[in-house]
Amino acid sequence: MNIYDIANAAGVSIATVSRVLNNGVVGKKTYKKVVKVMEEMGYTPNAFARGLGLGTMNTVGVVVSNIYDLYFARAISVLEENLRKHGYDLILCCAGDEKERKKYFRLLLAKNVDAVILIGSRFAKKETAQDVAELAQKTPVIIIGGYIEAPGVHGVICEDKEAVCEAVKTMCSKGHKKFLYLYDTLSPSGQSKKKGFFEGLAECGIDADEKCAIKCPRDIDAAKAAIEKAFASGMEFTAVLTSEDELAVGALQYAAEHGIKVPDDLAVIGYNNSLLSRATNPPLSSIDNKVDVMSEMGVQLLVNIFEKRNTPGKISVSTELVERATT
Amino acid sequence: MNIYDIANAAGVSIATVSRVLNNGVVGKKTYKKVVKVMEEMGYTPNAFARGLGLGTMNTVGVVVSNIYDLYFARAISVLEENLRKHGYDLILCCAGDEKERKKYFRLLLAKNVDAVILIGSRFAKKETAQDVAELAQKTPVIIIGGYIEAPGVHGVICEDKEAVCEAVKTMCSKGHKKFLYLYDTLSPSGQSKKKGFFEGLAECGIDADEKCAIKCPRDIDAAKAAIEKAFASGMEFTAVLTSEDELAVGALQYAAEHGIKVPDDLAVIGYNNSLLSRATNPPLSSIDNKVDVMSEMGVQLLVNIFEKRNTPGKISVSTELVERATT
DNA sequence: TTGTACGCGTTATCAC
DNA sequence: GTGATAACGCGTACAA
Repeated sequence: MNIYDIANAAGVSIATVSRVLNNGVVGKKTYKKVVKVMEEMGYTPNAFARGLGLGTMNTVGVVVSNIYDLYFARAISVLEENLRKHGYDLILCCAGDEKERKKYFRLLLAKNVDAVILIGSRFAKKETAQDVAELAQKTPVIIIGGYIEAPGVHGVICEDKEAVCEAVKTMCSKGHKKFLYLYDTLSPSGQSKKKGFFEGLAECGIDADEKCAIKCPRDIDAAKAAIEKAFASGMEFTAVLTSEDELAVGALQYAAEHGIKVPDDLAVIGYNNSLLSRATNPPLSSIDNKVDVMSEMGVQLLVNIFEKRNTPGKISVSTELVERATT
Repeated sequence: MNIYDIANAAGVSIATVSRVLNNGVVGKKTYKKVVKVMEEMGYTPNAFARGLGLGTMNTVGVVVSNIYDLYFARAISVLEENLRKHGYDLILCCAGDEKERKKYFRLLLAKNVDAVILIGSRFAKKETAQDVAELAQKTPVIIIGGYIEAPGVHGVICEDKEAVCEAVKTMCSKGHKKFLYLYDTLSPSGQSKKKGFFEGLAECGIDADEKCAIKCPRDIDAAKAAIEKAFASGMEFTAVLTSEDELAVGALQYAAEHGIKVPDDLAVIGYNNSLLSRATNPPLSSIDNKVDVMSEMGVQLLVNIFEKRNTPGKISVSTELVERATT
């Protein structure tokens, strides 16, 4: 069943049916008749033909490294909800390894998506910004959690540096003098966090030794091992900050296994304020970087772009330290 | 740039270009020439026109209640990977409230998706099976974690009942005699789990009191409160099984706060073997219901259907009890 | 206010 | 092995 059938049944032309469908100017009587016929026959316009005519199927591609990361899952959830609110579908791409991402860019472009949303600051690395810039020449690009200065690229970032810096200062004001920072990646946001850590130390007048920042894989056990090694090497610290809740969980587990009292002997602050932060014992204090707000703003940027309104290249969202029982 | 431009530039007809694109029979020389022209001009076929001609854009709709549930996120991740492997894109629908799902079914049908995958046994409730059955009349439907007997509906289920039953028996063989079961929902799989709990008790010759199964919202604090209430009401139990890892986390937190030793005084088994099970202290024993295998099998079913091969209506996947430090 | 006619890019069918 | 042409279903100038 197509638009011709409806036109015939309603005794009008296909143009009129089309106008009814697309809120064009139609006589009231004709409008009602056509609507009635469409309902009776259970007519749905063919999406492909519609896409061909309009040059869009109202679809947005979303690229993320992986989705069973709670942080990204939350982002996608909010993106989906908000995109749908504006009538857009979401095509999901789990890119995994970064080297694969160009393949997904091509895939999405071939599908004629209306825009591409990239989740994670890893998409904002300077070394590989070229891919994203190229993509942005062909379709609007929004980065959630990062930004690249290039035509067509828009970004929503959060104040990672300030967040960690503030957290350090908060702990310092509680009497902590020896800090350890555990991080998993030096993605752009990872760098900001680390920088914030040392800035915090500096502002508190604490000697900033590079050894206070330890890199380890994003894994609970790996974090546990890193803490163990730090203690074994003679380091002293009473407060641990991490770039990820998972790493903080490792720290907590180490403390529990070695009878270190949290938060009295060791304070711990995670990052992301994920579900994990409420699952640990004691519940983990964590920096909430407001991924849901970032995602919401991202869609807002996109809608602005679609409506050809003036759109800022970069938006910044502030964070919040959620204190639970580990500080 | 369209297929005509390529045809002109290569000095052939559009039919030949099309054949080159679709691995049709083309002379070797002509083939090379056309490919070269396409590469030089950077030609990509228009996806909408292609969809119009073929009646498909190789897209599968996936409906899930929410995605920041670790369990569902894992499912989606595996689905995406496997669908893509077979050349299909995934349109994500987070349906949230169940009442909304019909809207998403319509949306996906309007987009002419090649199939719809439903994640979660909530889509297999008898009371609302009608919606799904109707959907299946228009497009193939795969349910991950559930099954409905209706034309066009296929399901991958896991042996929830057997899993919980076995878990009870395992604990019984370790000397436990008093059990508590904490559950959040009586979705079809929720019912199976509960049934398995009581079957396990029966097989161990333990009196099955309905009060041993307590319902509570899916929330860590709610679970903690439920355990507290159970103890307060004079119930005795040395082993807690839950329908969800989150509930088990609540039990662990209650134990920690009240000096109850795990697993000596209280054994705890969760369900789903999610990331949470490794984040708790002590790490949580949990039943792995193999959501990744189920998802993989789901895509396999779909591929079978697309290739018009004979396809079973229902597939069953076995589970595994992953013992960590709470048993 | 309504209708006609054409274009969109592709594939399938036939004829050569 | 290749070419011409008719669908596919809809949107939209333009004409009436």
